[in-house]
Amino acid sequence: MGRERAGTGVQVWRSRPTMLDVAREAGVALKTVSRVVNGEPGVRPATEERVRRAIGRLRYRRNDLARRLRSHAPTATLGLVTGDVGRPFAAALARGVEDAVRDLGWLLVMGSTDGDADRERWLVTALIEHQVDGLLVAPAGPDQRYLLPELRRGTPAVFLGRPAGGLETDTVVLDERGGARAGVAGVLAAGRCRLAFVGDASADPTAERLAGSRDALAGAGLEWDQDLARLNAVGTSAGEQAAAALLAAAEPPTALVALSGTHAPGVARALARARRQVTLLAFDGFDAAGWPFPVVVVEHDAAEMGRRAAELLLDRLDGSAEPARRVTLRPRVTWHLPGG
Amino acid sequence: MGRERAGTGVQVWRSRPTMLDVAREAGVALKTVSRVVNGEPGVRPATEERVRRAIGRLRYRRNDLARRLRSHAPTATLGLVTGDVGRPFAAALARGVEDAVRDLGWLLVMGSTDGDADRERWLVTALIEHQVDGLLVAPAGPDQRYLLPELRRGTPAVFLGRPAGGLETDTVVLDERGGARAGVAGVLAAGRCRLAFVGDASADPTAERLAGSRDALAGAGLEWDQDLARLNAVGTSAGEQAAAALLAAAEPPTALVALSGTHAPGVARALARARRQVTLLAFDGFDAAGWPFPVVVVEHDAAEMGRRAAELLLDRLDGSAEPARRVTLRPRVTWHLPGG
DNA sequence: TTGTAAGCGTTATCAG
DNA sequence: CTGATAACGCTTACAA
Repeated sequence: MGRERAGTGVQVWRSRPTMLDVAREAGVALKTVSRVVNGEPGVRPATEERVRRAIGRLRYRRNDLARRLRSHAPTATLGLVTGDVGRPFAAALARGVEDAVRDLGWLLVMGSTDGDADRERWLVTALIEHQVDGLLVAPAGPDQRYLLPELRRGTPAVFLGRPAGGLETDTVVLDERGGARAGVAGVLAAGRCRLAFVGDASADPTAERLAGSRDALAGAGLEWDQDLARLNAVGTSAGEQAAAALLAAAEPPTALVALSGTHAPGVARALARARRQVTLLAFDGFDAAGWPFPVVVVEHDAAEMGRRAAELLLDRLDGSAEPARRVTLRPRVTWHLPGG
Repeated sequence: MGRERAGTGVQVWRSRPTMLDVAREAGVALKTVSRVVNGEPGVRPATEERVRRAIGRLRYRRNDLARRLRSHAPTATLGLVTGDVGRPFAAALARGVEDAVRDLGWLLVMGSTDGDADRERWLVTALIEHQVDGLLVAPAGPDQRYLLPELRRGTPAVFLGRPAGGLETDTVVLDERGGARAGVAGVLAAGRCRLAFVGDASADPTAERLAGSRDALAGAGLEWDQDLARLNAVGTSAGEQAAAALLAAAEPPTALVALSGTHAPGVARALARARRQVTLLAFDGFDAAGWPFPVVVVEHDAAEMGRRAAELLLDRLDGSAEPARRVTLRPRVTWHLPGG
């Protein structure tokens, strides 16, 4: 059964051979094949050898579907839902998750939401139907209560970036406020006291970064100067224009803070064109190499985020029943000096 | 069955409810539940309603494993094996694959080889045991004949970056030689005739890029000048030093070609420090923004690569039996002028 | 319109 | 040590 010849004379299998095929080929019972395949004890070496030969001849491969259906074994897969797998941050995050489960022999199933709450829900549902053992979700929508029954049934979920809406789950978040605070404090400590800010106050982590910046300013005894803030720049080139205007002022800033990844390249370009030794403070994902002025980058380690999240998930799969935990990741502050 | 109470009084399911549970809850036969779940016709609206209510009460979710085991339905998953999911090129590629199968409702299972042939084989085997419907593989090892039985059994594979060793399969490759030819020809056309090369001849696509460069030089009637080539620079800083040396020569080049992504940042730094209006030609993955000299980037569209590969795979899954096809992707040449 | 029975390929149970 | 038989949760085929 399962084998036939194609017209060309090349042997082709219609369907994969099963344990029963192997058992017949080897002249043993099905269960003996199962024992050999799973490395269970209690098979005479000679018998095992016969079975192995039959497996080789038939090129048998165990059907995981059937195995898991019967044994209730975990699928050894984790589901990862992020905004866009193609973005470097998400990619590094995925890599971190992979590293965390690699030695266990687990695999990663992934999907992108593109910020669409419906797609998020579709993905999560599809992953659950695929029987993933756990979920890592960077939420797109505001409400994740649809996950509640799954959580209760024992499929754990860890949230990334921000907590689940309406749900108590383990969460790994980035400390945007603390990062901005540290970055700005560093710039101030380096003697640059006149800081200007470019960003879009309506975009997501901007408010936190602004708050952190003000913390640092206050800590240094400095006042917030509204004239040095351009917080309604939408898009990269708007950021560039805002930065250029700030630099052209009578009392130009000694440091510029680009509050988002969208604005940073524009601000940097404005600075490069102005040929001014003004320090640039930028956040995640800014390529600091090669600029002719000092650049301070505040960035999170995406791979670590993935690793930590995976560890929380594995801990739940090990049966941990603690209350929902929150891990806050502190960013790294790096200085890049021109010509360095 | 399957339900019990935890100590806290919160209702918890030990195992997921099955169609049988739903059938009992609704007072119908199991098959009727199956009909409702799968949208099969021939169920009276009132009955369907009863079943739906039971499904809602029990929060029933169909077990895909069991369904596919019995029906031999495809798993609606593709396996993707690349060198490192965390690298931007691989990430964009994954995104391209996702886009190609998204409307079909398919998912992506991924793994990184880190260039290790054993890991590649382990991943491919694991993916096959997970019953993925098709494989996309950027090969790490030199020999993929181990895949032959799977291909014969009807799990198609498409190779990425280079063809499978010892196997005839569909393949999507990048035209490194043509890309270099086009890039160098562009630089020459812009009037820069003295080109220097920095790279590591033993690294992978360097030979092809070098060949393309020589094509372009020959096409313009120029001779290859060995004095302008530094082809044994290992690592970024070695590239930086080599570039600095070239720029310090008596007759410095008017354009510098960084033959790999490793070398490009170093060469760019050397150029920036030399404050010279020398054109830089770089390849995939170089961030061209902000440099104070002209940058030409020759780059492939990773997402398109993924999309094309996925299309080839889907075509095979539709039953196509043509001989192995090869798709060659032409790169894009982009100019970035300083202050632009 | 609804239900019954068999079976997918494996593992679990228990008997020889 | 080895094997028969039931069961996993579902779909297929067929009956009522």
